Amino acid sequence: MTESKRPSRPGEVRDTRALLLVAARAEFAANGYHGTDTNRIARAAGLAPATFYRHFTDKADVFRVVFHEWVTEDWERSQAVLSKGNGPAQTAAEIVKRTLDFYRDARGLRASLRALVYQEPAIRRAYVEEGKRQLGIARERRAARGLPDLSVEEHFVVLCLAERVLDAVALDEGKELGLDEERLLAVVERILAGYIEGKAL
Amino acid sequence: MTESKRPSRPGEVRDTRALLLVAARAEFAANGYHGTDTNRIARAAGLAPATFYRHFTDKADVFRVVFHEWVTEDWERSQAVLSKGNGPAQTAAEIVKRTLDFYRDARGLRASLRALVYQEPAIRRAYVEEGKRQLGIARERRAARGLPDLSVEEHFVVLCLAERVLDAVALDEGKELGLDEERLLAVVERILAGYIEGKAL
Amino acid sequence: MTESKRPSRPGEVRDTRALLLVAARAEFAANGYHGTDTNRIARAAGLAPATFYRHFTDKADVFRVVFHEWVTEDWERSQAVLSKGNGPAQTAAEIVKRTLDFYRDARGLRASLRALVYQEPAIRRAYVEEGKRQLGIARERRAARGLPDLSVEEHFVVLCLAERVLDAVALDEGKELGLDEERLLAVVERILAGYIEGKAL
Amino acid sequence: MTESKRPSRPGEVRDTRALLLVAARAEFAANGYHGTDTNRIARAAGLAPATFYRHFTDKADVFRVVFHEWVTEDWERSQAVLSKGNGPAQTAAEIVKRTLDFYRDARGLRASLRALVYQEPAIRRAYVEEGKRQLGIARERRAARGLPDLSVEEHFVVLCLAERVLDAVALDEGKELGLDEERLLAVVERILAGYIEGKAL
DNA sequence: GATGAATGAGACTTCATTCAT
DNA sequence: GATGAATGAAGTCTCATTCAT
Repeated sequence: MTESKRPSRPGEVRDTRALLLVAARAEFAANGYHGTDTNRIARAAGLAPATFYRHFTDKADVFRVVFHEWVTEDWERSQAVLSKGNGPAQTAAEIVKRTLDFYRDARGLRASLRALVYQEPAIRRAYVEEGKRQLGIARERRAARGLPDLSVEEHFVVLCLAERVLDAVALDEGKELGLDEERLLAVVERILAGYIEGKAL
Repeated sequence: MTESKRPSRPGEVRDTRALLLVAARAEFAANGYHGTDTNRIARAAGLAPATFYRHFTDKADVFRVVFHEWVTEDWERSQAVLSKGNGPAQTAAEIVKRTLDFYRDARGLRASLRALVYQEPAIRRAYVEEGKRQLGIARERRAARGLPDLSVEEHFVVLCLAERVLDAVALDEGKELGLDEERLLAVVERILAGYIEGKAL
Repeated sequence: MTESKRPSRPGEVRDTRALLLVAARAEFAANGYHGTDTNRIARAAGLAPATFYRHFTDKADVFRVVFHEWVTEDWERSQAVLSKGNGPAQTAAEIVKRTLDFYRDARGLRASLRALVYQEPAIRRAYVEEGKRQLGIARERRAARGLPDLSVEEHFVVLCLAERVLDAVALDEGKELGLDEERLLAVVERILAGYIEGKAL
Repeated sequence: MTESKRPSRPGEVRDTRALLLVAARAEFAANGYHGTDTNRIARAAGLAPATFYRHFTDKADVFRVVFHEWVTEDWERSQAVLSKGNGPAQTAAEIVKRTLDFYRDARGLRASLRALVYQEPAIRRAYVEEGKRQLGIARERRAARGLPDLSVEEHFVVLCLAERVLDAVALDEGKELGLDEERLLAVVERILAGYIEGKAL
């Protein structure tokens, strides 16, 4: 009778929520924030519209969570690559490759991000939090490796550059501008490798 | 000084369109694309809802035009600064300053851009066209000054970096991350100055 | 006896749809297709505008369904009269009378029909389907009674005649032309009686 | 200076009006009443929107005039055929053929007619007037030929039948129902021939 | 008489969200 | 906790019509 305290079988709530998150991520990735509606998310998860609102306060709320999860995974992968301890060039190449895949899988999400950060306070807060976390980790890692610290601003600029260029590639902007994707990525890799080695831009 | 609330005299077409564009730019700048509606734009211009549709096919259409005008002005100002022939550092500083002002004045527009490029084919086309134009001009200018040409990809990366960081500053992202704005801009200025001198990243 | 103004209980779906159909039929009957708007239909049914769109894809869609139901009822009544097995004259008279009532109750619907068949593909399809069904039934019935079959074309012409004249009477066209309604109907009855007996026109 | 009293050259007004009527007829014929807008008519006539309203009080007004002209032409052609004094069968065949062409050229107009008669009082009046005129002429002609008069109601029914079936053929209803067009027209011709000879239905 | 830019009223439709079950 | 029918507020866009020139 120990289960009687939990309204339904253990894990159920989590499951429902997880279903919704998976569905939401897919929808956002494909159609962007404004191209997605909550009923659609629910239906894609095999649930009723109202169920959505049992787990998230509103549409911005799921986006926030999806974004958080997504960014965390992204970051963790990069960290994992860094931890392998390969040389800067190889590490950079690997990170670029993985990150690009990640961005490609989440085009709509990436594309919507800036607009939401601008207009949804809740998302803005989450976004800023994420950014702080990343900058913090980056600096710690650097310190741990005994590299001379760059100014936070320099860290930030490198991250911005990588983010922006990878977005451009993932959303085919580069291609449509007639740029060579390989070369574009090569530039990013080079800069990232330098960064990993401890050099500023 | 006529304040007719009735139809209009011939020759006012351009004025009306201009009024709408001014209003649209202000609305987009303040509320972003999704925070703005066409009736609102019309009203802000002192016109009736239907009047909007005499001048633009739809909301995406005005955005496209506003964006085009905005980007052109932005670019022209930078070109003007470059043409003054000051030293790289000073030129870079000036461009950064002016561009930042420009971005600040158009926050909502900038914030909406990526999402629209992703979802509105017409805007995507305009955006790509703009990009091509800019890259072309940048390279010509370089050639004219007898500098060794960088690969287009390198040009692009520098522009991306500047764009992304200035967006971050204009939208106060930097500030909220606890970054020092001066330093951030200094990094961008340094890179830009190098670029003007002909150096790659 | 519940008068909830809030959402609904399960099982009420059919009811809501039925409410909308009843309201739509009344509105179309009174104001014709172009004189009716979907919000009006919803309000007349005591529902919100959006509710309409949960049950029908658009205005043409309700019209299609209303028309289908209406035509089915009409046809069923005539079949019922035919099945009573009275003499041709009496049967024809009864059918004319009932059909006229039916047409009168649906003036706006009848009046809109042709224009919609011309311009709304979905309605055209429904209309043609209805027509095929009717012609089919008419011929079967004839065959069942051992009458020599007329060509489909002759069937069709008789139906056209009845339809057109009854429309004229129902919409008071006859009256305004100074025709005697009784006599007009008498002509139709005579032709119909002949048709029932198996004679061609 | 004799021209100074007339605002513009003689015949101009008529011409403008005529241009509008031609354009309107074409538009109505192609797109039906509700598929046509007055600005479009004006533009098709090479004129400005407001010019339309100098010549017609409103959209229903042009339709009325277009309908009147159209119906008059139609009727005159039939009268001309009748006046040739050929045998009933040939005459009927010729009338059917010509009328069908006429209906085909004016599909949208025919399709819109009933709905407008129902909803636009001005058009209703014109329509009824037309009908009276036709019935009157038909009876006169009969009297002139020494035929025994049918009741007006019978006249009317014959006209209704022909009208309805020719509409069905002109709008391809017959074809979509799988009917044989030739046969359909043959039925109408037969009835019309009988009518010309003086027989009732 | 012709113009044509402008209009206001309103139709159609969508979507985030709620609430009784 | 899940449901799903229902909602109301709103946004996009259209069209017959007007009026100063």
